[in-house]
Amino acid sequence: MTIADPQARPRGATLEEVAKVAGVSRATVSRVVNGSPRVSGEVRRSVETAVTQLGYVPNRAARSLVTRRSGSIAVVITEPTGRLFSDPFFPRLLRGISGGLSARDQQLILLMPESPADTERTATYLAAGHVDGILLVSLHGDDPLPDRIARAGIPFVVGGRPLRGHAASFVDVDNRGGARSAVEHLLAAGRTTIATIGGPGDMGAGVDRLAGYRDALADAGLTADPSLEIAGDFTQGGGAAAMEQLLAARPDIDAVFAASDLMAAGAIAVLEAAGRRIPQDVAIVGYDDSPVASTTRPRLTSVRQPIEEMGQEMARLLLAAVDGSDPVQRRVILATELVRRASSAGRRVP
Amino acid sequence: MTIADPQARPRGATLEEVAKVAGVSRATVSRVVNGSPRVSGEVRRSVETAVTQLGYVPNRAARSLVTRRSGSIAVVITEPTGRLFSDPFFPRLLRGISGGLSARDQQLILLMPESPADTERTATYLAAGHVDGILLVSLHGDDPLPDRIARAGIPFVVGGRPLRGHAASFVDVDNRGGARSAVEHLLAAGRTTIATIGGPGDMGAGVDRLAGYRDALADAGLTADPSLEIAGDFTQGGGAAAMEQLLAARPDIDAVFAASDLMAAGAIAVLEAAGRRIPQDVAIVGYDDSPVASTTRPRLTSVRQPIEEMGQEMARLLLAAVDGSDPVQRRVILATELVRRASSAGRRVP
DNA sequence: TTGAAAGCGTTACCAT
DNA sequence: ATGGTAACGCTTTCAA
Repeated sequence: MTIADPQARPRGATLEEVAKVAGVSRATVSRVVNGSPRVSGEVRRSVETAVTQLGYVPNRAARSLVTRRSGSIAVVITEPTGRLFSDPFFPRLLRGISGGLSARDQQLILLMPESPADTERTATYLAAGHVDGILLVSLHGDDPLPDRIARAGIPFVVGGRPLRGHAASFVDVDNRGGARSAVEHLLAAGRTTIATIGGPGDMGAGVDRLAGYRDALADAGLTADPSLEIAGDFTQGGGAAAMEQLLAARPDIDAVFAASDLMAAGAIAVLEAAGRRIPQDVAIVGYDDSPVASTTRPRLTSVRQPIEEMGQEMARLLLAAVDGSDPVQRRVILATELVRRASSAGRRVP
Repeated sequence: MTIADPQARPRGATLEEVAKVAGVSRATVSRVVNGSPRVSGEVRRSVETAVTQLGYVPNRAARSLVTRRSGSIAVVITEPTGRLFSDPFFPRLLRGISGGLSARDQQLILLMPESPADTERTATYLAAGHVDGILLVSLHGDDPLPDRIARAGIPFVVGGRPLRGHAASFVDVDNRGGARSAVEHLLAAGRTTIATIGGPGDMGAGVDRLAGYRDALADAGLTADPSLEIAGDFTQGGGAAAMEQLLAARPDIDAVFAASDLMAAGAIAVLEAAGRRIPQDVAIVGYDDSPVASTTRPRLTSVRQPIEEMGQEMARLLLAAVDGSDPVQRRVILATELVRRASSAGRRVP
């Protein structure tokens, strides 16, 4: 008489069964499965035979229960609906993370809290220690997650520089340097009145790209002008709205640096509607080098970022922290590259 | 003297501890936590107090071990690198799935096998019963996963019609109907020589959109012409290459139906380079209504699909199957909608 | 090098 | 309605 199976789902072989087939004890099978050196070659072989014969796969739940390790890594993406839908950033990053994790067969658990209530549940879940480590992506300034999981003592790595000074490890692309190179490029082309459509002020990427813009102007001996700076939300619609405002306030601009390609695309549409020629009247540079950069007319000069590499590096850092082999705070900044296209070509006729 | 903690990670309160604080047995606490009706209101309250006081969160591993349920759902995305990077389809779908799952606090586990070896590992992992159910996305014809997990008896739902007749539940958008409506729209505008750049021949979306294209032609009394049909890979580059071939073979075409917006964007670039005016000389319709549809010049008429809804529906179906409450095969087809823009506007002058 | 046995935190059955 | 207790499958001392 066997105990009723709650869900009557086929259950795989257990350690016990493998042990019986191999004629050894459970402990020995466990050692073989976990690659312990304290097993004789002969016994190891017979156990391995039994394992393949029975198609044995360790039960993760049982293992987790005793090791206190879940074998999984959480990726938390907290993004206001809308951006996730249009931005290729996330699939690329996930691909990188997945690649960085695959060597160690940790499972990737994806959490996408949509509401503050969701975030609360997510925080509880994470703080309860259900994952071995956490990757925080697209963090906004007021997110309670970093504090919560830091207090719970779970290792985590942030993607993008966190704005508030959490003593956390993070991986970022060189937003400031990338923005600077974009604006330097515009200056070198003879542009003098360069506006910027920035990212959200509560995100590292937004703040840093604005700083890079100002850096380049300062180096050229120009002073920052608030009427040339406006914040967007990384979306195409946001870019268009920002461009309308800019144009109304400063009809004399001859160049725009947009902190995302989508915003640049929105700006282009508005500029054309206003009768400005690109790049003759107004030059424009975007950010991300996303696929849209090749579809705009004219094609868009943009700052390319190594997103997959960023994901991979995040995974690497986190695994090191989880292993306890590298408890140190690490900050990794990956270089960007300016891709020149038609939208910023030619020299302006003064 | 306590037993050494393998990772010295803070461990949360256990059922036992809650029981002690509340002055009841473990069994009773378990009942309260799991919402059993067989507890008196008074006891329930005192247990709840103890739970919040101790910040108790159930240990999933322990629970899984006895219930044989993991509390997690896997999403497997098998996509040749390249498409995932540019297609907003995946984030949208994930968002929908995540939303559909959130009501039931199942964890979403994301698997993105990149190589055949990865796929093999993934199959083993899934077949071992580590998840309660599986969502298969972007399946290609030769994928071994459906057979493997069907044999293992794990419930699964496919996103997009599977090509080989797996007796599986699936959710799809009405690719055939969507394509048909796109081509009917072109016919209504007076176009007579309509080419198509299709999707991959090993994917349901590719096959069905081609079928819809042929449906519309047949209804109009036109016969399918192989020289007007060419297969693409859903990418912009693929669309451009396909358009080159089409133009070389049939310089007389006056309309193109592309099975993705990205391919349409590639086609537009090639057409313009060849000196064709859009839509005067050649009208063009895309598929997906993705953000690029608004950035092309002229803006792209396209078929809009309810992707988030598709994800949500997949989650709903899977949860029903996991509960055993709906073991029936279900096929859900979601309607599409044609969004008219400038790329197909105007009537052709004969 | 190998085995016996003690947990890990829960659930669910069987009494009470 | 509540409590005692036997699993669940695995890792890890401790002995041999």
